[in-house]
Amino acid sequence: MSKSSRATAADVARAAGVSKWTVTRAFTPGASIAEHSRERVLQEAAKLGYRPNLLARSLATKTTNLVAILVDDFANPYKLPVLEVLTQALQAEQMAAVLININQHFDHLSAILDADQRQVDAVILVGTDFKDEALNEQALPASRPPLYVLARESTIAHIPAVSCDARVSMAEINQHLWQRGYRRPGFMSGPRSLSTALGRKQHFNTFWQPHCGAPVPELRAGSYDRNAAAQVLRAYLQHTSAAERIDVLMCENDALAIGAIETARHEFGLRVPQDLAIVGYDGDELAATPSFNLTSYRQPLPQMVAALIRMLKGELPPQSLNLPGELLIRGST
Amino acid sequence: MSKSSRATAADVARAAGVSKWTVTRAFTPGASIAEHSRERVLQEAAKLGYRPNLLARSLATKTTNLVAILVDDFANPYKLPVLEVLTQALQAEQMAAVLININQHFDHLSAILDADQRQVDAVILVGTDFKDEALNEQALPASRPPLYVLARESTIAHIPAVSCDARVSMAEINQHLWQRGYRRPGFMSGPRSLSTALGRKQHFNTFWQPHCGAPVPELRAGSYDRNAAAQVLRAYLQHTSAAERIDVLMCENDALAIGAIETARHEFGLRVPQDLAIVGYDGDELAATPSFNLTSYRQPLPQMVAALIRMLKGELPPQSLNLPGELLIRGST
DNA sequence: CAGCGCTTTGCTACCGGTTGCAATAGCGTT
DNA sequence: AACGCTATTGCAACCGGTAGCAAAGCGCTG
Repeated sequence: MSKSSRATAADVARAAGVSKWTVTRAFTPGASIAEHSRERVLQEAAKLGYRPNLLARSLATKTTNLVAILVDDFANPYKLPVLEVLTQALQAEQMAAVLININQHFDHLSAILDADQRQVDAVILVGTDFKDEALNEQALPASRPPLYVLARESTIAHIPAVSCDARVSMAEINQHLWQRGYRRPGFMSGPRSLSTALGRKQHFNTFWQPHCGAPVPELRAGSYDRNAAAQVLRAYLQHTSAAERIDVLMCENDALAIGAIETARHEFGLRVPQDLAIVGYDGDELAATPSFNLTSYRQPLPQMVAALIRMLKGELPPQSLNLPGELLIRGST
Repeated sequence: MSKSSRATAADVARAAGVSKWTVTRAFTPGASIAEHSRERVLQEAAKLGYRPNLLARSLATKTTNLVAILVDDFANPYKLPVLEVLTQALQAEQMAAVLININQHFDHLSAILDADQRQVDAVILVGTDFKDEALNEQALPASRPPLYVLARESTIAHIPAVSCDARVSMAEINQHLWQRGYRRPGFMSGPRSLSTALGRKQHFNTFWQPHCGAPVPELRAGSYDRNAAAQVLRAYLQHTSAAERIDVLMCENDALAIGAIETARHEFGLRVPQDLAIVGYDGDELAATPSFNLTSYRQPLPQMVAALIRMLKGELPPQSLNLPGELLIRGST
């Protein structure tokens, strides 16, 4: 072993007086090796500071234990708990996450190709605003790593999506709002991806449209960003007289809802919920603070991630899942 | 080429009628190769969907273009913009980030050893609460990947830290507070790591102690968490009569400041800044919203990350840097 | 003490690239 | 036509492991 570079299996083998294959076996759980030579190897390995080179191992085994996580939405604070839960769960399985930032310089396709070149075992799209057709394209290499979608529905048949059950959750929210006496609802939507259109908004409208007569007003923020929410609500309130306004605003997620509360309260002096009730979605911890006190719906993040991991490990066939969360009734409704 | 697995350089070579080394050259910028055979190779590669296997390349070149990012503080929303800027900058240099979650199950040492086994080119500690002695230990392998600290100072001589200049920034903040007429300051501290002790708190105290006579009261939150901030401020306000209270609270970062504002305002009915002024640190975008309207100090994140990247690329000798940011005066003072 | 079966060990080949050198080709000279 | 020079290409060896098989070791039986 040269001093400059790190010890290899061959170095340890020499020191322990065995062949390098025996060294490999000492580090392979369940391999056929005599207890005494195992100990001898581990002892020498510790002495030399040897730890198997995972790159070399991955090259030989064709599995890296690396998962690419694609995120395009760093303005949404809810991404943080998602990343926390996801990385922790992956690490518990000896895997690691490569965090890839999707933005105008680096689109989904580039990211997937790049991750593919790095031989990741899977790619997880974390609630990103992808255009479904972009992932349906032939541009994707045939042998690309398996794709999964987390915290968003997918309309692409062959891509499993694990998310919070939009039908059940929106039913709970709708029932709550109805009971509270709200009758003039509005919906604030985020990115205009196809997959979203089929989700929360649809279930919301399906319930209210018959009760309202008219179509439910939609406020399009265009992204999951507080400022975008502020902007679109500002425009709405400026152009709508108090008498004609909605009495409750369902926001596609908490980031939008927080932006909406800020604007309603500080720019228009509206009281929440008396003048305008607001509902979010995600169960972001920030929304629970007294300043916002936002009624929201908690996504079952641990369960969602656990299910996804089981699919990665092959313990569960890849499939789309819709898991139930929990309605969090707070002061904003 | 078998259909099941992806094309290799040898497959492309066969198709193009050259040797596999020529294929490698076609993908190596600046390699010695005839233009016509280069085109021929690229054409066949496109046809077969060949892209070089970065794992194999890394094994041979001993550089992975992977950087491990260690984060222990997912409760702090400011981590999100940090991750955003960092990943984008890395990706612009063809590198990628492995996000590693430090928690009670996975400490710094394990993370560094794990990253080392994956042969990352560097490890970046993103403002994590490490105990300096933990990284000074002999436990670290001699040939570990180079360590860097971002957005936190380091007292470890051989580990470069790129951060916001605490001396300059605190001087600006202190001057501002003095001019506004505050005379009874308090300081809320986060994790009790050594490195922090030398930073913001010290510069704050050095200024105020002489003016106050008594030592500056310290409220120890113990972590960068809104709830921890709420708890420690609650305890302080409960046990301190209005006459004896501080008139301005300097918080070690924005997450703490937001927790403090919430508690002061909603639990004790204090007006901010009339009854208690509050200052944060980081320049988190959330703190700018009307609800908080927090005076803070913006870290020069893009510059910090740019400098760090230059060190990674060897364009700049590894060194600790303290860069100036910008005081953001808002309504909380 | 040969024969048998099971555990343990060593070996060849391979994963998919890169490195550095040697061989070859192409072209202009004399 | 032979020669020399340079641009290009091919090759053996290597990066640090793993898979799967063959050989060796060992204890026991008959």
